[in-house]
Amino acid sequence: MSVDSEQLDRGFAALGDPVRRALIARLSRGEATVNELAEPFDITKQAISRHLQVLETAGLITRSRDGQRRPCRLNPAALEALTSWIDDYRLTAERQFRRIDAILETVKEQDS
Amino acid sequence: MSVDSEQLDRGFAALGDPVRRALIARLSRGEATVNELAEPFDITKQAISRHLQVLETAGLITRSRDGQRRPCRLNPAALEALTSWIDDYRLTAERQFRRIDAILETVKEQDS
DNA sequence: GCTATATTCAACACATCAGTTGATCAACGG
DNA sequence: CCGTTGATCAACTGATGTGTTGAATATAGC
Repeated sequence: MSVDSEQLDRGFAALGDPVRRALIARLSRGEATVNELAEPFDITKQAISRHLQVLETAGLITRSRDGQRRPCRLNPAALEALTSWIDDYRLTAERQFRRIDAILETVKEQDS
Repeated sequence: MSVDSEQLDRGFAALGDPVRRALIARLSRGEATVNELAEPFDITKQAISRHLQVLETAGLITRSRDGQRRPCRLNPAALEALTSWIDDYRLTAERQFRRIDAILETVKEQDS
């Protein structure tokens, strides 16, 4: 299941902020409300609310409604889409390096 | 092998740009110089040069020297550090969800 | 209805980023 | 030497991001 470029933009950019990564770390242990999520941080709840909007736009979290609360939960599938993009190219690179090593090895043998 | 928060900031932020991801895609197939990398893009070589600096600062690529060329090659280990951060939390979340599903299942059985 | 709580919206300040152009530096080739 | 090529540096512009404060919205509970 592939993802378009803008989703990758938003997903990776979302992870490029320590506050948002901390929010993800917290949400990996279970859903939480904005207030609960904001509690450990020194910044305002409005700022946290915006970080959560960024995560939601990136598809990394989903939000439901429970009275006046807006509980957030992590979306593992979106995380998986990001790792699989990275892994594609990492594996290609590793294969490439092994191939080059093999060629160098061959050259060395012929040389001796 | 863990990575500090600033490295994650730089790494993920670096991937949050389509030009830089395209550079990584290209480099996964083998090393290349700035000129070669810039060729397919509509932006100036200076802009590409800066993107490469961003990737280098993030540790995602390394650069050597070959006369006046500065060949770039991908660093798979840095990519792996990013996927492993994501996977940690993705797996935690998936375990958490399975646990909750199991609890709901138990409740449903007791209810019937 | 009235007040408190949870969350978001709006407007602003400040920093960072991505791109440009023009100049500079370093190495290569005749 | 000297012109050319590969790459970077510097200064500037416009856009985007992160934070603030203060107001607004919506729901809960009496």
